[in-house]
Amino acid sequence: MQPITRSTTIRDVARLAGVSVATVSRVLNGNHGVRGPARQAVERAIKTLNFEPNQTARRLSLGKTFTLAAIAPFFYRASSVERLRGLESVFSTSAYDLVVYNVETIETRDRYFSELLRPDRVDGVVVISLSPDDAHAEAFERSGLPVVLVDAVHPRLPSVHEDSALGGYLATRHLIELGHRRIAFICDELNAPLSIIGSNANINRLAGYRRALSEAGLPLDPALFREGPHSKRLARGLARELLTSPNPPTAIFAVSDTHAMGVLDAARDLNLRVPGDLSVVGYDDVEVAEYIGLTTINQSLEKSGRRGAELLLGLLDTPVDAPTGESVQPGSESIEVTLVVRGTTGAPLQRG
Amino acid sequence: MQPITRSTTIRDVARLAGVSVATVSRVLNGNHGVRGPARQAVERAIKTLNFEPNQTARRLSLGKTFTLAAIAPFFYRASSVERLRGLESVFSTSAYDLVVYNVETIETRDRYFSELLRPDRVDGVVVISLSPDDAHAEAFERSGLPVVLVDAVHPRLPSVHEDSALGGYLATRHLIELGHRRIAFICDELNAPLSIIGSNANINRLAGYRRALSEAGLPLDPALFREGPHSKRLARGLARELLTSPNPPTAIFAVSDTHAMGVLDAARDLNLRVPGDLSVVGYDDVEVAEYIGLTTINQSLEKSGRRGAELLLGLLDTPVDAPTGESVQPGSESIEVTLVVRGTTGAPLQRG
DNA sequence: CTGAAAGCGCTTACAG
DNA sequence: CTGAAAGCGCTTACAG
Repeated sequence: MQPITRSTTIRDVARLAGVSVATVSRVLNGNHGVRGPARQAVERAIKTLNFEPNQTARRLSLGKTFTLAAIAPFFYRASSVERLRGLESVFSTSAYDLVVYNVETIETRDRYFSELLRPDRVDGVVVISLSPDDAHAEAFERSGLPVVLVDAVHPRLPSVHEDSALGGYLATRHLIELGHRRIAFICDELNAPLSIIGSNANINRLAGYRRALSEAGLPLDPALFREGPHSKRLARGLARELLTSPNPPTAIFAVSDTHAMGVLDAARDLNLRVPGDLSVVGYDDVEVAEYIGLTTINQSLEKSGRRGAELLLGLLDTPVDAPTGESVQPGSESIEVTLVVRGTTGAPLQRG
Repeated sequence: MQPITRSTTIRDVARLAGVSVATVSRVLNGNHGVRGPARQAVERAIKTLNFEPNQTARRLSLGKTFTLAAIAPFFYRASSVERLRGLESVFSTSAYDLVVYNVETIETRDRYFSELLRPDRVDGVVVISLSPDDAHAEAFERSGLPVVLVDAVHPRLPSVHEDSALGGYLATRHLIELGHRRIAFICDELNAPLSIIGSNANINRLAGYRRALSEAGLPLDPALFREGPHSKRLARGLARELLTSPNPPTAIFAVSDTHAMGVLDAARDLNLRVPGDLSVVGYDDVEVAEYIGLTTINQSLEKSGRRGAELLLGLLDTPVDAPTGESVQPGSESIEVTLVVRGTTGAPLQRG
């Protein structure tokens, strides 16, 4: 039986260099007060032993975890993954590890929220596309754990979010300008328990939709409104309802590209040509959107992740009890939204 | 200035329960040797203090990290993300945290490989769609760090992989059965430095392609072979070359859905109808594939992630120096591949 | 500038 | 069954 090879520790280095572990620790941590000779001896010893300090031990004595969490509905929101990419690109250049927590239900969301609040779990978290309620937000605040929201907002928490009302407005106005008069709106469930998971983007996009309508003097027809889970399959059903109703819309604005793909499925089912018989606008500009030629609202997914990560890193550098006494609360940031016109929108063939 | 609230420790619990910290630790760790009264006192104290042991301290004294790594080219391989989903679903039910390392270049791959080898970084790693060379494999073995490969193989390492030769064969035979005679093959770069990142799946799929061809008595035409990076845009260029050549193929088998989407783009550019003028088969059955109706080879992406995770968990439970003296090397596992026929393949309109 | 020592919060032989 | 103590591998006041 081979003895398990014990990894080399700071003591080994100290012994070889003929100094105390304190000195080794100092050069390790870039402490400038270590004299030339000692420093060189240590550096040489580190090199010959190929020494790397034990992270866990550092964590314990420093009281930091050197890990950051990303918590998001990664697998049922295509957009989360693209935002994660942004996060990763900035964290990978930092000293922090990134651990991911995938949320599928309210229960997992709540479990992760409270787990992460424990003081020794992570040094910071970015929450993606999940809106903390007031209790959560307060708990985050009290814990002192740096948190930034991406694609969600809360008055007490820093965030990176798009101007969803503007997005909703741009999408709807585009359709109006093309000549559409009956424009349906499909979004996530506004009041179902699961909606807690979503951000409040839906409501804002709806607001934008209404504003565009009212600016154009168009009525708001409740028959043209549908809500349902973030699922292509279910959106397809909703669209089918809309399109087979007595007075169907000539255009549908969907609150996500996923919903929009369901709408396109429904159109195909019913042999409707897009955009001839039906125009559709999505939201997010997920990677696939370009491929399938979907007109949509772009909100710089990857960039929002990047900015969220940068904000968090900023928070980590500014201790709450800063010397000035004022903890610099980093403002929330807004991400630009733009309309991307592709092939799924056009003038209606038969005027309503 | 508020004092930072120190979190409650095992000492607080011990004090409140009127026992030693050793006893608290024992009940925490499910040690059965703790008597009724003591145990109850401790449990009550834990509850009233809402105590949760400090992970970092546990790690240090146990010499485990309780974290597992997933290392993969997440962002340039759509399939990685789906495999990650499988991983996540099993790890989230375990005691381990999952940290992700995204690889974009050979340099980052090598850096992560050697970082993770450090004894105190993680307890295990699953490597997705990256083929370790012999030096890496040996280093992994020597380190004693449990590693499992997903979508890659190495004789010295356990893995979960599909039978790529079979996949290549099935795809090609399908096209032959439809009546195609000139079938092109597009794959990742076989010899470029970056190909080290890819798995050897390409070569096997090529072998399957050749076998199907030779079985049918069809010649292997080098003019119908193209290789290029895992990129839709670049695959589009390769397909264009093929399709504008003097004697173009009537079908293209692409080694990934990403490549296949590039082929579809090229067909669109050239006003070729699919499948009338050109049939195309992809590989992977990524989520989008269903949406765009791509005929492809399914290889249970999520399941392969799940199995990889399960294998790793198994390795963690069987210590290398097992009492029996024989370390049970878990075999590698093969994932089923199936042909999924959708809308991009059909009989060629004009017989070659 | 540098060392001896205490401490971070756990776990676990070792005694009793 | 339970406690006192040592130990995991670092960091950092505190002396000198």
